Amino acid sequence: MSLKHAILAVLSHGDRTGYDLVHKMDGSVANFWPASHQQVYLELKKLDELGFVQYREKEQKSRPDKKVYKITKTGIGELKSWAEEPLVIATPKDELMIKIFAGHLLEPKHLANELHRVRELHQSKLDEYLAIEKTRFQGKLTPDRLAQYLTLRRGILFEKSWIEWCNESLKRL
Amino acid sequence: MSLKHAILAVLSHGDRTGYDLVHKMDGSVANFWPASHQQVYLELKKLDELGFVQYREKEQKSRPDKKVYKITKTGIGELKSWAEEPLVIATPKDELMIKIFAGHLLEPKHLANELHRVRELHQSKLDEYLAIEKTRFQGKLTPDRLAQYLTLRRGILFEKSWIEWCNESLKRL
DNA sequence: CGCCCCATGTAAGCAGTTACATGATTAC
DNA sequence: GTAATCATGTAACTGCTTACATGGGGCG
Repeated sequence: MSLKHAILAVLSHGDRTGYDLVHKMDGSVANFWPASHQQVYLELKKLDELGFVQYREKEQKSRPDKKVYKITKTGIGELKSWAEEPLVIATPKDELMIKIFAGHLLEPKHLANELHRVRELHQSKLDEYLAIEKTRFQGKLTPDRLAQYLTLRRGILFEKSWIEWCNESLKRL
Repeated sequence: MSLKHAILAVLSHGDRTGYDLVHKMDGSVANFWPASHQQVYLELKKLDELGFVQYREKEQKSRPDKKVYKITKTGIGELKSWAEEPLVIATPKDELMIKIFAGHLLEPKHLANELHRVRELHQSKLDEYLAIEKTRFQGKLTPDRLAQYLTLRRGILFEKSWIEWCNESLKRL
């Protein structure tokens, strides 16, 4: 399971609340390991029981209290030994490809409209990533920032490959 | 859920046994919706109960008997109306990106070795796809074959984007 | 007055994985 | 003889989704 390790990886870059983990993650883990708030709070609880994280309650006036989570030494150890294991590549699931595979049953026009729409969605995601690259990853990077940048670059190349595929597919239809 | 529809999509291209669905799917659905044999047999059972597929038992000498599944008219209807719904893009889960995100905790050399290894895995997948393209998708294609070809092209562009990412990441490390 | 943001949780159910189970034939 | 291929299933468990639940503050 990887949500546990995704959370530990984020916490290795700095302390966060459950709410932060779910939301403020632009250009970060949310783009390659999405999770609902329910799932995140559940995993934080488990990680706490395992001793991989600790939290301190922080009272706030005019806002609900919150729990700020911090990764422990044991947590860092666990994350490191997990990250060192050789990766087994999992083929990603892709619903659109199933629809395309069934595309011979549909109106070509309907399919083309859908491809246009999907292309625009990927284009705006790409624009978003490029903006982050421009504003937040210029010049020399520390190892910590480089790790984050590499994941952003993956997002950029991924979105580009989608846009390219949409374009060539539209030509072939 | 999509495994049901993945199976229906394959059956819309021709009759198959459960065994076929799990195995002989090179350049097909297995590359974007992998499933274990247990899962496939279970879904076939459910699809049968729903009336979306039918099977005839086929006795074989010197081989175990098998069930050849065929999509029904109701099944085609279900597949079509599902495929016509606008797609909601799901961000794919990617374990490697979590490891990269935690990369600042690892030896740079270890990370580089891992990236080399991953690149080779994607390269061989790409070679496989390119071979299929060359041998099986030359010349003018029927709508049915075109649908299959587009999914293959997606695989090709996907693997290329991985190789490119590995190369640029290795330079940055 | 209603909607969005902040902030955290429980419970039921479904999709998918891992483990267990069987058995004949063919190829080396 | 032993490994791989063909062929189909059940049972237990885990990860994740969907639905339900609460409640104050700020903004228009």
